[in-house]
Amino acid sequence: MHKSLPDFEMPNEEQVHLAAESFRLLSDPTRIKILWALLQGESSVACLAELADAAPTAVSQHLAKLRLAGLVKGRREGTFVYYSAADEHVRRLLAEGLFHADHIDRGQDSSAAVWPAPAAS
Amino acid sequence: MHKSLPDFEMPNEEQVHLAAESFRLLSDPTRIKILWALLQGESSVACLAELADAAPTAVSQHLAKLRLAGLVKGRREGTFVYYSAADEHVRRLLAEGLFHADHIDRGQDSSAAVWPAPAAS
DNA sequence: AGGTTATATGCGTATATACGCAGATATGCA
DNA sequence: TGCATATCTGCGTATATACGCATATAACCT
Repeated sequence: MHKSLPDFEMPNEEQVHLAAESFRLLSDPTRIKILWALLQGESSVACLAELADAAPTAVSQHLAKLRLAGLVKGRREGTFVYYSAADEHVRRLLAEGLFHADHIDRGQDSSAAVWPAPAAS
Repeated sequence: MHKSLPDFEMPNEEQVHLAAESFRLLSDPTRIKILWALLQGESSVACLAELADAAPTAVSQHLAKLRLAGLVKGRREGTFVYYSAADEHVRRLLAEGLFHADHIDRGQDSSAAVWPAPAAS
């Protein structure tokens, strides 16, 4: 046994799973558009569907998941339900992700840079 | 047609998809642990497997995906490959997500707060 | 009551993913 | 060469997800 386990602490299992769940909810294009729109202010399902270019039914299901995860909250007014982002964490996470998308560096062939060119034996 | 389309701009389709892809890669507990470990410094596959409590094979596959997405890079040294996080964006995204996990507010029954108690007709 | 709009939910299907296992590929050493 | 270690890749399977459709529910109006 030669492994020297480092001294830094890994995050809790629960913490990891919660983070994974949040990231998973942010991993769908339609939900990203919905959340982005919600960060500009509250909006109804139909309006969000229009903005995200998706069917109202699909948007409703996405909102249900986001609601269960605590990322958005809804306020009923008549037949309409106006949704809004739950907190600032959502804004930062989403902004960070979209900003990151503008700066991704897949350059220098990161997929194969590790290994030497395969010998054309 | 009564909808008044807002004046703010939605992000590009490509931007949204890239962000979704990044978030998707962060949505797995094993990958989160791997990346967290990598943020502390470069490490080999076997060591990462130990830290993430996963099989080396699985860790290798995860690293391949992270590499293709440009989130990590690898440096070969003998039979070992030492991986490290690609940039600071990864660190911020991950830290934001894990920090968010500690502050999630599913309180006030967010799953049903919108609707009045179902009428016990 | 009936009808309309807005939203929510249940179900089936096609696709995506994680994991385990086997085998392939690199590197080092005798 | 042969062997061991470290890592990678292909395949099968079980599970998860997004979407479309139909239907249910809620609120408003006549």
